[in-house]
Amino acid sequence: MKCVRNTLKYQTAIDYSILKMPITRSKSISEQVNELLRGRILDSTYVPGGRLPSESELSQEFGVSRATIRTVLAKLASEGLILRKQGDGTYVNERIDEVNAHVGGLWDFVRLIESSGYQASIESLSIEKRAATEQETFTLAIQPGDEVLALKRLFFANSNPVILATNVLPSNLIVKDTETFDGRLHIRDFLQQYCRRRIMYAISDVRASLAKGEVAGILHREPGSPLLDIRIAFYDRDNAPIVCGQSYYNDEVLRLRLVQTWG
Amino acid sequence: MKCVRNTLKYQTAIDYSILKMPITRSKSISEQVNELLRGRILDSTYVPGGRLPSESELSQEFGVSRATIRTVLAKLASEGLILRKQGDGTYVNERIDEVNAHVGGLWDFVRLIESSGYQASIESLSIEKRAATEQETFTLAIQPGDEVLALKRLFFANSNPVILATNVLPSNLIVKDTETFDGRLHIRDFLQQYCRRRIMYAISDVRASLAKGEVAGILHREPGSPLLDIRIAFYDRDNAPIVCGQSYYNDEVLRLRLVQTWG
DNA sequence: AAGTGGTCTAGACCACGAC
DNA sequence: TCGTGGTCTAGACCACTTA
Repeated sequence: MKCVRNTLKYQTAIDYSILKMPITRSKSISEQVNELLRGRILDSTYVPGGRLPSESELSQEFGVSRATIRTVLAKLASEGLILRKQGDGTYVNERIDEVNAHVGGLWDFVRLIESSGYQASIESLSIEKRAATEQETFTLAIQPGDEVLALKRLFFANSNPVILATNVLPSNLIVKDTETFDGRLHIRDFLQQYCRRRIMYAISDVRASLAKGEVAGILHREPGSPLLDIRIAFYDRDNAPIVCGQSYYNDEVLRLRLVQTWG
Repeated sequence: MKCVRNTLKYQTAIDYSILKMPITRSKSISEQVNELLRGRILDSTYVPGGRLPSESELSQEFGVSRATIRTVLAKLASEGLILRKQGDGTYVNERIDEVNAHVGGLWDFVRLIESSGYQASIESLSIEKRAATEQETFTLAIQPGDEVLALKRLFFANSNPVILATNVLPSNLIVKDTETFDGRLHIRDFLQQYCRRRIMYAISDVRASLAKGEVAGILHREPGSPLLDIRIAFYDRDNAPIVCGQSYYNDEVLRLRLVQTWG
């Protein structure tokens, strides 16, 4: 058994000064163990359907306590990547491809598209500052007439347009120039970088709707055909709404799939 | 501080012989602490938006270790009931009422309806044994012609029909007479009681569809109006598919609101 | 009977935020 | 600075499955 603890313990954050991101944290031991194990699962070092080493073996290999190993395995199990059987062992879920597309949440569209086997690309349709709509003043808890920044983006799966997403946030939250921002960024990371806000949770409203007019055209659907309509609101640590979004999701091409675990 | 540990420690399972459920387990300490804290949150003993006692205070009050308290609080946080702020404290999420399910958790339609503020009731439309369809032989990994049991149920919210759910499982899995089964049972519990199988996880596909014919009539929707179409497959500890289901969800009346947390 | 994962403890130290 | 939650440890014992 090789003890790799020295390489694990409180890895120094690299690029701290270069990236000028004061919130860069060094990776915790469990994060590193998580990435290692996740990597071995995804690249079939641990073969699908096969058994992982026991908790004690893993804790010895990595030189960490069994409790640390357990927190990592618990997370992987909650994502459906592994199955844990008391009295038996821990197994790699052989349905890994169905499951992997949806770890880390539903709303990371790039990841969702790519792990569904498509090439993902994004087209920024518009970035505009305008007065908030009535609906937006309500969900964002701002005043009528307050200025908001609206990002309208179109996601492609192998050059098929699949998701039309609009995100709206109050202009006054932006503390860093957005001229050069990366359109592929997840909203969560966008907020961290340009607004210095950390998102704690989101509430989504999933609905069925009918494609019509402009939206139908953009997503290449017949008017009147069904589309998923997902409204989302993100909240920060003070439970204040930061961003609201609306996405039309062409589920004819891209499946919206959820893995549910419990216990 | 009152130490209630004696009442918590390994509570004896009641009704063991009466219910004839051999798999009845005594509740673990953390399950009991979970129910206590969840109860205090839901009945506003801990007021919405207010702060909970600190971890050390809670561990003293219940006479359990801080680690135990932390596993419980982590679960409540993952469901969006509480917000945890490092360096500050733990707060009751004042937006609990807006949510009826969480990403990664099981969707219990009865609880979903009730937590949306409606009275839930269930009508069993049909229970029949028949040959499996082609689709079913595929998802359940059985042979063409194998017999399946199909349960068709209609869920009401305040006497409005909102969900039409069909669940299908291979007949040969049933090891106990189903004559007297309780139609309100969640499929998970049904399987535990009548098939002696424990479900480990489920994969759901959420799609938008159009109401048509019989379904439109049952759910009181105009033909051609949008409906959510949720397909689900349940897997047991051996990763074998046990049940597949299909639900039409009238999201005009009952919203599907999901909370998603990061940590 | 042996080995696995599941639960729980007591205690140490770190990171962060409010004061 | 102090108290909060966040991370990690070492070790005990329980519950379950398999051989």
